Amino acid sequence: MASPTRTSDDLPGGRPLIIVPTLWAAGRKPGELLTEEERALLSAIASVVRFRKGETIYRQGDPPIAVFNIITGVVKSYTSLPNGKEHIVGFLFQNDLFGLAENGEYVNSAQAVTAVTLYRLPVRALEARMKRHPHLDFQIIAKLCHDLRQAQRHALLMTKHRAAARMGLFLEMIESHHGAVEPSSGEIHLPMTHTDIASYVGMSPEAVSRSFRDLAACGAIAIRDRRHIRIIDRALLEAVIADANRRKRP
Amino acid sequence: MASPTRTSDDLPGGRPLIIVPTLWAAGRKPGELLTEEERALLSAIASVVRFRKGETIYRQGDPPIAVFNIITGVVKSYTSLPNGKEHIVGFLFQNDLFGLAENGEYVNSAQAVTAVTLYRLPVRALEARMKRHPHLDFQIIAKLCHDLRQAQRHALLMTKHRAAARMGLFLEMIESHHGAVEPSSGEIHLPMTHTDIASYVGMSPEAVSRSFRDLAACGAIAIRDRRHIRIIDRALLEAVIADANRRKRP
DNA sequence: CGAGCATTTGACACTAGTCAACGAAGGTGG
DNA sequence: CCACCTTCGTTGACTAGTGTCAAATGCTCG
Repeated sequence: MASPTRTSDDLPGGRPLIIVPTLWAAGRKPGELLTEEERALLSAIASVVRFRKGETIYRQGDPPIAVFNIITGVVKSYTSLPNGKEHIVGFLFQNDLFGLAENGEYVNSAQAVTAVTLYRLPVRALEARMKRHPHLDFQIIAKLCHDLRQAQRHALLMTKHRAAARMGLFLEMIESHHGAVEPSSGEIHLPMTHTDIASYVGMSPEAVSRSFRDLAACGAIAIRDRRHIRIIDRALLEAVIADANRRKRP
Repeated sequence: MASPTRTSDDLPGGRPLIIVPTLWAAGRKPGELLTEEERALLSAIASVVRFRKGETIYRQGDPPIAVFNIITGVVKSYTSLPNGKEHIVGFLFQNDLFGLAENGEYVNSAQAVTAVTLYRLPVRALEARMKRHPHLDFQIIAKLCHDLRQAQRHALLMTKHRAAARMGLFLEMIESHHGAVEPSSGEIHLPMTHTDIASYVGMSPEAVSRSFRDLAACGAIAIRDRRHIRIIDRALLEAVIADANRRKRP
C-alpha cells in the first residue's frame, strides 16, 4: 500500500494540525510556551535590538537573517501590493515571534508601530540549536498553529459587510490579546493609527472613523481618546457583529 | 539577562517562522515533503477511509481523534457562525493534511466536496511516533507555514472591493494548486459549488455568478461549463485584480 | 421522470469608497 | 518653550457597486 505523501503545495487556507493539545499538558504553565530550560537554550544566541517608531525592521524579499521576539512595543507586518498600497497582514505584540521566511526571503515587511525592543535570533544559530534540541519544534508548531487561527479570524472578519461589524470584531481581537488591554481600567489600547487599522480590516480610514463614531453613538463602546476605547455594552456589540440589526423601521 | 519568553496568546495574524528555507535543501525532491523513510513511519499507523460527497468528516468542537491526508477528492473546511450561516475557511486538495485541533477540539468542521479517499492518522499514535522521530516535525512546520501563507492570501483576497477582482484572485489561487488544474487543457476545474465559492470569498452567490459572467464578457476568461474555466488573457485578469480599471468612460 | 437544489437574471435600496476640505496632533527646529 | 509643518483624523456630498428579495431556469440525484 502507498503511504501518506505530501507536497509543498496546497490551497486556499488549508489547515492542518495536530498534537498540540496533548503536548500542552506536559507541565507548562499557561502563558509560557517555553520551559526554563528551553529559554536558556535560546537566550545564548539572542541579542537585544531596538527600533524607533516607524523604523523598518526588515523588508519583504530580504534574505531572512533573523527571527525576532518582541520584548516591548508593537510591530505591524504588511505586504506591498503592485498598486503601491500596502495591506497590513497583522499586528504583533509583546512575546510574539515573527520573521517568517519562505523560499529564502521574508514574505512580509515588518515595521515598528511604537518604539520596540526585540530579541534577535539569528536563523543560522537557531537552526543549529533546534537540530540538537528537537523539542523546541513543538513550541514553533504551537505558535504557528495559533497564528494560523488568527489569520483565519482575520479572513472571517473580512466577511462582515458592515463596517461597524468589522470594527467590533477587530476590537474583540485586540482585546483578547493580553497586553493590549489595561487590566485595571478595562480600556482597550490601540497603539496603531486608524489608517493602519483601515489597512488591516480592508476599509477606508473614513469608514473606520465613522464606525467608531456610530458604535459610540449607539452605546456599544466609549471613546476616551483616539487610542483608548472601552466596551460598554458587550451584548449590543455582539449584536452589531452578528449583523443582527439589518433593517431598521421608522 | 532575561531570555526569550513566549505566551500562548497572540494577535491578529502574527506570523512567525523560521527554518524551513534551509532545511528544504536537505535532499528532498520538490513536491515531496516526506522522505521514503518518513512515509514508511507514517504508513504503519494510517488507515484508509472514504466519504461520499456531502458527508461530514468531523464537526467543529468534536474531540480531535485523527488527522487526515487526502488521497483523492476535495474537502471544504468551514466554521458555523452564530447566525446559522457558515463561512468556508479553505478548500483542501490532494495531499493536503488537515484536522487542526486547539484546546482539545477541532476548530473547524470538514465536509467532503466530492467523494474523497483519505488516510486517517490517529492522533495518539501519531504523537507517539513523532516523539520518537522528531524530524517529522519539520514537515509539519513546513506545512503549517504554507497554510499560514494561504490564510494570509485569503485575507488579502477579501480586501479587494470589486467582486471581479476577488474572483480573479480566487481563480489564480485554485490554479496555483496542482491537481486542480488539468495539465493538458489548461482549464481550471472548480469542484465546489458557486455557493461554496461565495462563502469562501465573502460575497453572495449572485455576485459570484455576475463576476464570472463579466470576466468572460471582457475576455479575461472562457467558461466552458459550470466548473471548467480557462484563463484567456492573463494580463487583463491581472489588471482587473489590481483594481486598475476603476472608471470606464462611454 | 420528478423533486429539490443550485444558478441565473432583474429591480431596488443602502452602504461604503472616493473626493475634497477642514481640524487636530505629533514632531522638528529654532 | 513656541512656531511651524507634516501627517493623521474627521466630516460632508456624491456615486458606484453589492446585498437582498423575488422569480425563472437549469442541473442532479434519487
